[in-house]
Amino acid sequence: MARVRMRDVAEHAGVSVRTVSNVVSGYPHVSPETRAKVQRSLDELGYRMDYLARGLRSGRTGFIALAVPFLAEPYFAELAQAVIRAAGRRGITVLVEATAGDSEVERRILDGGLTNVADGVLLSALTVPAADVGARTPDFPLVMLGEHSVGNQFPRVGIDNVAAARTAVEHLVEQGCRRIVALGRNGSENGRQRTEGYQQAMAAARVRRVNWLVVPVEDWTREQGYAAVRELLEGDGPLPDAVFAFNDALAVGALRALDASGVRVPEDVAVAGIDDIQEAAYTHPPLTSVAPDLDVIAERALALLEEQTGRSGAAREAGAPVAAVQEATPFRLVVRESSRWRSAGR
Amino acid sequence: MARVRMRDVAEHAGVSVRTVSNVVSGYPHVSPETRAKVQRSLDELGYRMDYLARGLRSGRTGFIALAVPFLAEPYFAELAQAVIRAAGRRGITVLVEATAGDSEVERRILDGGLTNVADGVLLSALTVPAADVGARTPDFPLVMLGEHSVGNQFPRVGIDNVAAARTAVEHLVEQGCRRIVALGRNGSENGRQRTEGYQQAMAAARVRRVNWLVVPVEDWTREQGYAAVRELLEGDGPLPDAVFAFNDALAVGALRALDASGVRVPEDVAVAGIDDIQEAAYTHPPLTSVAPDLDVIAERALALLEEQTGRSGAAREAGAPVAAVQEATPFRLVVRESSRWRSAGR
DNA sequence: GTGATCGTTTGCATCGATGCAAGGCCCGGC
DNA sequence: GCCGGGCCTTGCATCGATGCAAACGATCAC
Repeated sequence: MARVRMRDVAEHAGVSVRTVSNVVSGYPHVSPETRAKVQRSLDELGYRMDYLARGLRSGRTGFIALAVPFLAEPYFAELAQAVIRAAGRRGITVLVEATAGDSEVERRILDGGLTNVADGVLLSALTVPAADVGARTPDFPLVMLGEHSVGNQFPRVGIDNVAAARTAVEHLVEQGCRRIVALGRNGSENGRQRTEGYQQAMAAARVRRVNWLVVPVEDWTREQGYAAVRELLEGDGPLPDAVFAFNDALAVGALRALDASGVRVPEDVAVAGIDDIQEAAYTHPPLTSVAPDLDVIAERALALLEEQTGRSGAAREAGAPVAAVQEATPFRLVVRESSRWRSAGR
Repeated sequence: MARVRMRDVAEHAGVSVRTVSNVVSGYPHVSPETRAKVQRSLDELGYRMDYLARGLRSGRTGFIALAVPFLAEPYFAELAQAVIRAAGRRGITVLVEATAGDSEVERRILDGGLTNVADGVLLSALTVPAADVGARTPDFPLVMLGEHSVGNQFPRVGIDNVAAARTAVEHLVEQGCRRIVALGRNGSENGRQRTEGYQQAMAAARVRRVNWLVVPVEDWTREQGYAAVRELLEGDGPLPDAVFAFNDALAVGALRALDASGVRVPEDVAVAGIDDIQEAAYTHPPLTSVAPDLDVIAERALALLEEQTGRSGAAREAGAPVAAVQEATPFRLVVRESSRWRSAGR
């Protein structure tokens, strides 16, 4: 059984190919009888659109690309899930690409490596794209997720990193913590901003400088969180009374390291993270975390893409430079055991 | 700057479009000078293939589709990552679809809903496809991942579920456990097989029937694992001395429930799972698990797809019925704290 | 009754690449 | 010197759908 094309349907229904196309695409000026007749043939023959052909002709494919560093990182997996769900509601299919945090790959994407197949690109970049690439305006719809671009020249959707970090640290301070370690500074812009949020909260709480400590890591992974805290515990500095991890993966690693060293959480050290990945509710003890609303992020990102598509859209032309909207999405603090210091009866 | 097409490159290089195509696709009979000249124009103009156009003409798109129930489930996220990596090595792009475990969606996929855009489909189905669909031979390359299809009529790659479950339970028995709960039976074929592996191991160890217990769940999630164990602990039956969870998500939920109830692991109850998700190394205590080799699964699945592509391939014709290879991939038991019963000094 | 308007349907060209097979060229063999 | 064959290169048709605009008949206003 070969493929069923519009031509086959047209013959079967006794109308022209164009009319079939009109029915399929929901063109309004089709008589009810014709529509019904065509619909019957459509069903009977089991017609399915060839998206490639349509994409070639119309310039729209119905795909968007989502590029994340590592799909296996829970945060990105959950983000991808939210994007796929939101896209599904709009009849859009998502092409997921894993950049492995390779800036070369990210550059290729920014350079348009996916534009033929995707109507737009959602990029969740780890490394900040090189400035020379960043300087150009891409000739296709692009929205950054979470990470700011150089000079903020691309639209971006995500939580306010500074505020999110500040919220977490303020909470730790409220629990009575003073010597709070910020875990996770690295080369990324997000790392810089979360560091700044930490500093703002520490300053606002008038915590003495001697108690400030920012610990660098390479990646925001469980391994790195584990290793960094392990090292911290083995050092001869005074123990912290809280760890603020820049994301939950780091926090999970930190929890494991503390557990392995017999340090009690939250009695000895409180812990908080950012992302509120599903895993966070199942750690020992359950992890306090700042929860971004992934559904909102996905929805807003798609809306911004569509806005751009409307302009540069089908013609595949570079439209007027898109205002680089920086959209901050809501987040909330989810308090769990890992930071219930006083209530833990210290 | 509009798109650069082959025609533009051809004009720039002073050759025909066909010759450009020959250079791009690596056709061998092109003179070195011509090749160099075309290559220069290619680079200079920044040509990028339009995969849609090629796909339309040649019938091959360079995409494969990967359908998993939930991308946010760690196992599937890690599997997807492995598939994307393996596909990348072959120059193939992966289209990830989330079926949400909806058998209707899975049926649509089996029915060919993705064939236009994808050269082949990797389906990791949760629900067993309805028999009427399963009875047909699909007219496109398809490989099942992990889950058996009805009657095994599709090629399938994955671990031997019975053996994997048996291995885990045998290990628990070796640790001295007898009253071992199997956690996770549900409607799935995988659930059935893992139950069977459990039963085989229990029988082989001559464990008295009174100690056998299979606990059903709806999904293999942390939530369900938590709820099921919670209920078990609140019941009036004798406590188990081990929990064998059908996957790690369930195990994580079980660990949390045990922790919350003050049951010590592994001193009071040993726990083991299947999948060896990254999270497993960071639970409290670290989780013993059966680790499938995802890279092998991904590689073999792609190889099987390519075999089928070779036959039904470009012509989009239904080839000879493909032998429904059932390929069992290697796995190994990773022993961690959660099951080190004796060594824990009970 | 006639021309304008609207709703419905159609034919043709086209998107950008590749399949196919022919055509030109150069070489060596007889 | 002519012919066969291999190596390069090319032109044309084509994949399956949609953009465009014309054609058609029916309805409407004057």
